[in-house]
Amino acid sequence: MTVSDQLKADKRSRIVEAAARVFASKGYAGAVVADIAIQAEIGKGTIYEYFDSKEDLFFAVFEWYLHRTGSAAMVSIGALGGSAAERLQALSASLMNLWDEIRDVFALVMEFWAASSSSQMRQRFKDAFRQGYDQYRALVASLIRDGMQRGEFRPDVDIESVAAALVGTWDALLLQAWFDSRFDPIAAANGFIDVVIQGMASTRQT
Amino acid sequence: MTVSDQLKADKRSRIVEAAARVFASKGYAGAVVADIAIQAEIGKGTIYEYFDSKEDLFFAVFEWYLHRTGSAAMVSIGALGGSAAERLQALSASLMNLWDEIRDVFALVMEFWAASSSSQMRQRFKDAFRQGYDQYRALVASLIRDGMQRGEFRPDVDIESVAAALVGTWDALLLQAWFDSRFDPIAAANGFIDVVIQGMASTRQT
Amino acid sequence: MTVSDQLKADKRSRIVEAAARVFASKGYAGAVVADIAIQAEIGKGTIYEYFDSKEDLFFAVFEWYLHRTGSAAMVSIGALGGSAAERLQALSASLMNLWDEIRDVFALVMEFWAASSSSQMRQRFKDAFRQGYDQYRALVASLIRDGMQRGEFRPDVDIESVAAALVGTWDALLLQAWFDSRFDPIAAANGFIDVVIQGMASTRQT
Amino acid sequence: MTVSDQLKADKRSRIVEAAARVFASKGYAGAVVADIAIQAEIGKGTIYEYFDSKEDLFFAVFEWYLHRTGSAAMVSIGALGGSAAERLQALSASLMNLWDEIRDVFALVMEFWAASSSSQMRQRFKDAFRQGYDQYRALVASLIRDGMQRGEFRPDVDIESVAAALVGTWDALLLQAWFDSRFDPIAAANGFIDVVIQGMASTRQT
DNA sequence: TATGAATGAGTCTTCATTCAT
DNA sequence: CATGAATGAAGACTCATTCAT
Repeated sequence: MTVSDQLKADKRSRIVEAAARVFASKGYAGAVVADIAIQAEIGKGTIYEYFDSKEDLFFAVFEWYLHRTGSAAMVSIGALGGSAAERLQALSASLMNLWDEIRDVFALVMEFWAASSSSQMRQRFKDAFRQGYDQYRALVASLIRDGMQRGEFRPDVDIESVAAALVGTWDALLLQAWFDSRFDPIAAANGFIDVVIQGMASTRQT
Repeated sequence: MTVSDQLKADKRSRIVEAAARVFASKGYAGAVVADIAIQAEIGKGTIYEYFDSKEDLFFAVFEWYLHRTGSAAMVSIGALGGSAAERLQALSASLMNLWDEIRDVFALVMEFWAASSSSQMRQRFKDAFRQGYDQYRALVASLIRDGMQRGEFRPDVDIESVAAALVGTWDALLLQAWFDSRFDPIAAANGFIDVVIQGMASTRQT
Repeated sequence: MTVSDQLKADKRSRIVEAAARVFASKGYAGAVVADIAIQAEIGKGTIYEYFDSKEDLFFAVFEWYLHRTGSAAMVSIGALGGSAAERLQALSASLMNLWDEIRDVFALVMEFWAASSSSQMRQRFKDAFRQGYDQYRALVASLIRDGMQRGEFRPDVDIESVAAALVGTWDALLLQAWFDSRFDPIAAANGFIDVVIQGMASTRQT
Repeated sequence: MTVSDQLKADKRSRIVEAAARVFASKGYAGAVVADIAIQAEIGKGTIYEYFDSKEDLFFAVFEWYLHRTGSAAMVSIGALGGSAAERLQALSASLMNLWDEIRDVFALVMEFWAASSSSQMRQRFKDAFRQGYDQYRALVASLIRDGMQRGEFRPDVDIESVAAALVGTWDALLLQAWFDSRFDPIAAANGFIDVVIQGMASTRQT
């Protein structure tokens, strides 16, 4: 049982990863299920043993992607000790450091975004994104709030706004990197996070 | 001639605007040329008198969109006097104020992003986006540089990074608004731009 | 307009007749839309300009068949003068005479019957059949009733039963002819209708 | 061995009966082998231990059906004494009385008929049907011939025609009952057989 | 012997594009 | 110029059948 379950799970992820590659390079609509099967080195029909439809598979890729990047990011946060500012910097850095790892599947993110607008899968993705952003913003907000309670940050900072904006900034820097290979999102994030921290800092900061 | 050219241009933009609506609601792949023709109240074949292909039409919609939003944004900048900080705030505000106007075609942006990854139209869109972001960043950078020269902003601010990040932030706040109708991008941008300005400000700012 | 409507109707019936041939020889499930297109000498996609689906086309064939046979049969009845017995004989004969004409599409009838049981198209066909049989039985019943009123037939004959049975008999004789090419439905119908008429006749018949 | 053979036969008929249900409700083409396996509460592969193909299984269902109904009908005949007329009436009644029992698998009959036209299984079914009808007609014919020899029926009755027609009528009355649940095949058969008997009767009948 | 995971041939259907009118 | 009927390439999906366990 366990063995076969293991096999099944293995094959499932083989398919998901193959699909991720194909969706990333051709887009959702451009991807051909048969190609995914070839990439996964299985029969075309087998895909339908694991997923109800192409759309379903795409959503599975979405979840795979969330898990993959989400866990990478989260790890770096829990581990941290220092000041709120340091932790923000660390978070920023670790997110941007994902870039190299993510680069070749970043196209997926745009496909996910697009999927949230094409009426077919709209709600499913839109809901997931909303929830994801909610969590993300909440995480950053709590980091800032923490810094505020420690006296690192000024009390009049609009926490929610800053959290939302920072989350967005990280997303968008990767997007710019996607469009321009000469653009360095890590450097940009570093330079920027310092300004933001400075902007939130209690007056007596140097 | 001029009259007929005028007619031609009119019909062309009728098609583009109809296409924008359809692409926005169905996505590029989901949009059906015949639907666009119906929306534009013309014959299906007529579209091919004005555009070589569906892809071509999509690119025309892209250009139409850039023009539409770009001009709206740019206007607000040129007109401005005041301090660099004020101008940044004004820029931020005017961009976010586009939201209500853009909302119903914002799905297009995600389609454009996605198009920049589907190998078919990839380069065309990718190039356009790179160029667009370059200009955008340059604009913001020049604003900051200006503020630096006036002594408003500290000289050690990493101009390019902040410019890139701000441009990204605005994009991404709209994205979050797209996913969550309760999210207010205007408020978030306002709260955030203040922090950023504060962060760049020469020490003696209050 | 009229010309193009004419063309359209022509093409539609070209398709229906091609479909009738293919459905008759392969059965509904075994028929391939592409084959029908080839038979009709049109492009595969063209079929979908005229019919929403294979099922729809099949139903159109059904209607075509009903019309084709129905009208042939009805004609022979209206024209008749003689006694009720003569008219029954004539009806019987004219129905059976359809056999040669119908023979090569009779397989269709069985497909229609089967369609009335496969849950997919069930109701549509079942309703049509019920209605068709209702009309048929009513027709025969009125013929018998007429004979009864003229005093040709005994008053204690169960009109509805005889009508239903006769209608069924004709159907079933063709069915037997279908299974056995040596079986002569015309002769059988002739021999039988005489017995039935005899059985309904007022006692003083010779 | 005997025990295992018994088991084997049991499982075989479990499959056949499950198949009968599924074929009856979905039609031959619409039936899915996997569904049959589920109905039979066995593994999908097991079916292929007992039957070479779906078609084979379908034919087995056909034989099962013939056996099931055939034996039921035949029984009632052999047992009879009485006059030829009485025996015809009894046969008619017993066939029609099968209706309630058959009703829910009657769809199968239409599938069998249809199968005799789809080129794939055509001959196999067609032959079986021809043979079945031959036997049936012979049975009825012998009944009539018997009555003729006893002097019950007139000598000029066309035995073969009446036999064929009667056999057909019974079939067709069930068909009409299938299409219209309000139609009572038993009543119709009763009313009709009397007329037919009357029609064959020697003149001196009351 | 029984099983069900794997397979790929086979089909319906869609839709961008063409072109005769 | 404008049109929309015709087209066929392309692709998601189904399912009978096989075969390793």
